Amino acid sequence: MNKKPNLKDVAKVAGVSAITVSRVLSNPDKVSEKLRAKVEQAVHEIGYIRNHAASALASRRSGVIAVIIPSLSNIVFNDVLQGIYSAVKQHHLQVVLGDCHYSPLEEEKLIATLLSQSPEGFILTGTDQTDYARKLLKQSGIPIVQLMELSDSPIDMNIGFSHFNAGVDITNHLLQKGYRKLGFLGARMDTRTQQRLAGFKKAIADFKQPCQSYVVTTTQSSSIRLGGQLLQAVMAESQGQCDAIFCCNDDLALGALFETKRMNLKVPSDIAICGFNDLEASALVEPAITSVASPRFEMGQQAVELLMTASGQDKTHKPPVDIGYRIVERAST
Amino acid sequence: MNKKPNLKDVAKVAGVSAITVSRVLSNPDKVSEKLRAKVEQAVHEIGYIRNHAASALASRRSGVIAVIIPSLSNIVFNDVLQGIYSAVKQHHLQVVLGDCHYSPLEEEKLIATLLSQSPEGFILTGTDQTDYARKLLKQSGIPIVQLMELSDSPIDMNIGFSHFNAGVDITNHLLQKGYRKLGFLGARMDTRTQQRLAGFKKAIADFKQPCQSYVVTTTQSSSIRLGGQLLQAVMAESQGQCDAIFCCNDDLALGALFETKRMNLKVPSDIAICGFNDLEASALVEPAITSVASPRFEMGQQAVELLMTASGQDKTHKPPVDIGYRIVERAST
DNA sequence: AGTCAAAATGGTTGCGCTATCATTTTATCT
DNA sequence: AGATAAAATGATAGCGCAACCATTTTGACT
Repeated sequence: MNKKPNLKDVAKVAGVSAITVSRVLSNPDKVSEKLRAKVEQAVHEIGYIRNHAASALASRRSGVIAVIIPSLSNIVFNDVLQGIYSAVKQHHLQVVLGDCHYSPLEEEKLIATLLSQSPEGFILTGTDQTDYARKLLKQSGIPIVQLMELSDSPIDMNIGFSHFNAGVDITNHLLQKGYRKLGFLGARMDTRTQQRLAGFKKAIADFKQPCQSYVVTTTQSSSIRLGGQLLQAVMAESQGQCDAIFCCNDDLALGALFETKRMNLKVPSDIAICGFNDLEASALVEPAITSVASPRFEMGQQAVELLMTASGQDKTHKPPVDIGYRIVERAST
Repeated sequence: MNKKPNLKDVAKVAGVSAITVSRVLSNPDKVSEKLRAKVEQAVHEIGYIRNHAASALASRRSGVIAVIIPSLSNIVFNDVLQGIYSAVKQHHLQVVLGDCHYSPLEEEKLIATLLSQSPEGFILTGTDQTDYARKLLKQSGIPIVQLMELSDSPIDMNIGFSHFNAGVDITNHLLQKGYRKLGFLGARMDTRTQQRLAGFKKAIADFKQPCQSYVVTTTQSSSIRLGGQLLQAVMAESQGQCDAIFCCNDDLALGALFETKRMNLKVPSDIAICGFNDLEASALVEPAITSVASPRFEMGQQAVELLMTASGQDKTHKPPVDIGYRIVERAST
C-alpha cells in the first residue's frame, strides 16, 4: 500500500504547483477553467483526499461544529440532530457529536475533548453546565448555542421554549376539561422535566377550585414499559382516585395508555392522559394522545444558523429565541 | 479575548519544556510524578486544550473513526450508533458521523469527506457502495467494517446477519401457524428489505401446500402511519382474503395493528401480524407483535472492536461475523 | 505597439504539535 | 565511590497544508 497521496503528488500529475491544487479545492473560481479541469482530473485519478488536520492547522478553520446531547436514544434529541445535520450540510461543515448521558460532569469532559477539535461553533443541550465547562467555552471564543430550554443567563446564544409554561398550559387544559385529581408521571427528572413538573404544580396552586395532585417520579430513564409501572404507582398512591395524568413525555404516556387496557380503565372517561413531545405513535394509537408539540427539527437547524451568523462570542446580549410549543388536543383528554 | 493557549504557554507556566507537557498529556507514565502534577496544574489553570489538528498532523493519528448510516431517524441505526459510541469511549476515540439518506451517491461523497479526517477506521452500513467509494476506501488502507448484512465480498470486515434467512424463518413461522394467504408490506425497499422480501418469497415457493402471497411495497420511507395505509392496500389487493402479514419493520407493523382496530379486524384470528426489529412498543401493544430481534447495540460495539484489533486492511480474508437474530413470538401470530 | 491594471500562478513560511534522537539525571550494582 | 544501566527531560525537525506576498500572464485601453 503506497502511502496516501498529498498535494504535491497531485501537483506533479497535473503539472502545476501545489498551491494551485489547494486553490482548486478551496477557491475553484480563482483558478482558470483550464487548470481547474486538469487538476480535478488529477485529483480524481489518484484518489487524492485533502488532509483535514493539515488544512485546519494552516488555515485555522476546522470546518467542524461540536454538538453535545444528553442522550442518543431519546428520539427528541434525534429530531434536533437531524435538523442540525441538515443545516450543517448546507454550510459544508462536519459535526462532532457527544452524548453526555444527562451528566454535567461527563459533559464537561466532552466539552474539553470536543474543543480540542477547534470547532467553529458549539451546540449544547440545556443550561446546567459546570463552572469549568463554562470557563472553557467562554475562553474558546467561539459562538455557542444552548438548546431546548430558555435561560436567563445563557453562555452566549439560546434557542428553545419554556417547559414551565408548557407544563402550566397542559395542566390547565386538564383542569378546564373538568379533571380535578391530577397525576404527574415523571422519569429521569432532568431539568426540563423538573420545569414541567413545576408548571404542573403552579397551575394547580393557582386554580380557583379545590383539586388534588399526585406526583410520581423516578430517576430511572424513561421508557414505554416504565409508563405502565408509573400508572400503577399513581393509581395506588391515589387509591384509584386519579382521573387524569400528565406524563412528562410520550413514551410514558404510551406505556400508561397500554396499561389502562390491562387495568380495564377507559380513556378518557375513567382517566385522561396527556404526554409531551408529540411522537408519531401518539397520534395513531386508540385513543390518540394529547401532547405538546415543538419544532425540534427547526430548532436544530436554527441553532446552526445562529452559529453561522455569529462571529464569535460578542459581549452584546443576544435575546433567547423562543421557538414555541403547541398543545395538540386529542381523544385521550 | 487573548488567543488560545498553546503548549509553550503551558510549558512556561509549569517551568518545563513544551515536549514534556506533550508527554504529560499523551504518556503520563513516562513523566515523573512531580513534573506531572506541576504540568497538570498549569494545564487546568490556564484552561489549555490540545489542538487536535496539530496533534493529528504530527503524530499521524487522528483518534477518529468514521461512521456512515443510511438514516438518523431510523431507530435501528440509532441502536447501532449507541453501541459504537459506547465502545469508542473506551478507546478514547471520536466519531465523525454521516447520514447518507440511503443513497450510495451521497455515501460516496460522505466517504470522501470523512476520509479527509484521516480516520483510523471506517464503519459503513450495508454493502452497496459505489466503485469509486470502494477505491477510496481500499486506498486509504484503514480497517473497514460493513454492518448489518452479511456479504460474500466485503471490502474488509463484515458483521451482521442474514436478512434473507430471517425473512424465510418468519414466513415459515406464519405458515406453520396455519396461515395461507400471506401479505408482505414493504417500505423504502433498501437492500435489506429486499432480502427480507426475497426470503418471504422463497419460503412460500418452497412450501409444500398451496398458499397465496400478496406483496405491497413502496419506496416511501417507513412510518407508523404508512403501515396503516399499506394494510389497507394489501386488503384491497387480496380482496379481504389476506390472513397474515409480514411487515418489513415494526413501524409498519404497529401502524398496521392500529389500523386493524379501525377496520374491526381481530388480531390474530382475522389477521396475523409480524414485524421486524423488535422495538420496545411491539412488546407492549395489545396484542403484542411477533418480531425479529437482533443485537444491534452489540453489533455496533463489536464493529468498533473489530476495527481496533485490525491493523489496517490486510489481504487475508476475514470471515464475516454472523451476529444472528431471533424470532420473538408473541400474541399477534 | 505600448502602457497599465487585473487576473492567474507560484515560492516561502509557519500553523502547533510529536517523533526522533541527544542529553541529563537518577537508580542500581559491584 | 565508581561504573553502568535506566529513567527522565530536552532540542530539533517536519507532518501537509494555506496565508502571505512576489511574480508572471492576460486583457483592456490609448
